[in-house]
Amino acid sequence: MRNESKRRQSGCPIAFGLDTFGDRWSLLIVREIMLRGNKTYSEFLAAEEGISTNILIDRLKHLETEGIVEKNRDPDNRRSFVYSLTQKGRDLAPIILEIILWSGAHDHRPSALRDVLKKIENDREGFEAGLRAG
Amino acid sequence: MRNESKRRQSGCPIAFGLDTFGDRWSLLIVREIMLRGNKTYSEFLAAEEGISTNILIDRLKHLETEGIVEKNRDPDNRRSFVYSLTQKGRDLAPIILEIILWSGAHDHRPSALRDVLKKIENDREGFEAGLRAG
DNA sequence: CTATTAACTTGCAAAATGCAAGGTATAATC
DNA sequence: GATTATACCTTGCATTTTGCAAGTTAATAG
Repeated sequence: MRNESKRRQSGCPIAFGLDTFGDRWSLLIVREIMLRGNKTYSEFLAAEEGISTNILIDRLKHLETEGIVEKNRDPDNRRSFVYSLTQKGRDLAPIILEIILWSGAHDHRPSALRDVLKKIENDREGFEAGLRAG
Repeated sequence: MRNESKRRQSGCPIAFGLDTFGDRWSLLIVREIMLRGNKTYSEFLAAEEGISTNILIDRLKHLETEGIVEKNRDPDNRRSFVYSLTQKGRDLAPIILEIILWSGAHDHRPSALRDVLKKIENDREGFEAGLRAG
């Protein structure tokens, strides 16, 4: 697991952000919660990118340590846990949004999803408010 | 070097972005060019985070392959090369900006730089325009 | 022509990642 | 109440990436 001793002490806000979520998986977990309403380990595991179990649990623990997600028992199902975004996690919405816009402009593969982009172009503030609300 | 076969084919714009710059170093190189006016290998190497030589060259090649930076001979010094942002690279400005804002709000270490934040708060559009201009 | 600078390259140990299989606790089914 | 299934992990191991140190090459300065 990426431990805290790896955090860079440059004081640079970009380095701080990268130390917190700068890897191939962390923001995809945030995406699952923020854009897709997924919230359990099994739901994250089923995401089409195919994260492996050890990496998933590592990242969930890391995001929890960083105060971006919190983990609680599902009140309706005692063998399930639900992960939700904290305020700090919801505040990632503008970053997620800008990444979507950037990729929308520069990913020219035919497979690139364009429906979300249309939505954002039509009503950016509404979309962002929706992200933050969960 | 992170090769293209590692690019995920989910079509998700967030995954696309992460495949392009989702690691601990790529956006720090972009920062060097965008915020600090640095543009050579040696200048990037001197950044306070201490990137190692093999990782630096690997990321520079990757960013060049991805069309985010371009490499040209320095017209004034034939043993030096200058890296500059392409349009695609300059378009990362809003992402960089949002990461700075997020870290500004959530990095509570005393070392965290606050001067840039003030600047952004006072004139966000001006700051972003400055980023894009280089 | 010697020293220095800029941009790499190489070798190797340590850490992170990815894949498959195993384990435990809760819940549903027979 | 025994069996099966589900949800959430844990472990082992091979592969890949990273980080550190040292070496190389080419251009320029003295």
